[in-house]
Amino acid sequence: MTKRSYEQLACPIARSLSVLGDQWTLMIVRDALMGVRRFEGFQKSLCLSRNLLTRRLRHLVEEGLLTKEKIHGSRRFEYCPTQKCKDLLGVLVTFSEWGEQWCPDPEGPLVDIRHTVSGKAVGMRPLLLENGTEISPAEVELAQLREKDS
Amino acid sequence: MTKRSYEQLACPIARSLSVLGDQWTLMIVRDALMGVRRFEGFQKSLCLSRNLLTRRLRHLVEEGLLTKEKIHGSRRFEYCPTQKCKDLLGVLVTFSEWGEQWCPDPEGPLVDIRHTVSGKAVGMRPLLLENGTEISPAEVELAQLREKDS
DNA sequence: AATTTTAGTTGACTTTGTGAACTGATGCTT
DNA sequence: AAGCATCAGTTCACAAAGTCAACTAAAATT
Repeated sequence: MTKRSYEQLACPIARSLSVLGDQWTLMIVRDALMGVRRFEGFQKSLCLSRNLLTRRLRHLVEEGLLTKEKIHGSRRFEYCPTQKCKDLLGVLVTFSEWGEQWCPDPEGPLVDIRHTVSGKAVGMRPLLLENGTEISPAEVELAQLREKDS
Repeated sequence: MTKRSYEQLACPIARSLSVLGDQWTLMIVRDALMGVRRFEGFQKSLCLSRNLLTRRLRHLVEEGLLTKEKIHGSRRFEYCPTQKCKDLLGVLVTFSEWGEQWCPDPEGPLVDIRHTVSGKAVGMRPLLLENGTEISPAEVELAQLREKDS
């Protein structure tokens, strides 16, 4: 991915987006977390151009979100999500919830996020970190702590 | 923003990304939620080209994330976040947490997300929707419910 | 051994983004 | 009221990134 002008800024949202903020990267991550492992699998699922997929997969490997590993008993390889990639589940859950609420599809959801043990649907809720009490999003505020460098 | 090939797909993550998934849109949303309201404010904060900012703001207004409103007692106007935009707070919180964990900045965070009542830091935690019990992200799975149209 | 599948690469073309200069209002100062 | 600064864009030349289709070569299948 291109170097972004905000890449070295001290904002964690900006830093995340400098890694993940292009057209396809989060879709590739979504597919990887759904079990897609190979080049043709991503290409058929997403219908993006093959040379761009090559670049995006390379980028995700460089950023440590995927590993390129030999498939057991074969000389081919597969792309496996790392913990860094799996930790994007929360991002995907919040995107999914927002999409369900604000861009609903009459046919209902295609992707479903469930607890493997109980089989129940999973959602995200903001919490106070210290004691775990749930609070209202309306009571939450984003603030800038200090001036940016440039 | 460009029409994306996955735009009408039945996945809520894909639909969200078709609205939000370009280089700058979520950064503009972040700024809007931090209180930036005017063209020059966004431009100085983000250092993106002015004609692109024009397009992105127009896009966000068309998508119902911002409104363009006259400033009281002036003939100038400002861009105000709608509820649809404010509901992206959860997305920004999860991006922020991921960025803090996986792309840490030695100088510490620039953006801070706090509960206005208690002043405490806010985080996101996956929950079982029905009873509110907290579960481990490792126990969560993404699944495709049905085949895509194309 | 021949065919198909996989995982790319290559190159022409199109789209999108950048940077700097320009415009024409509005608002501020004296 | 005149002059200058700020605001919110637009315009244009250029650079970067994405798309599409065809091609390649190795691996797997029949």
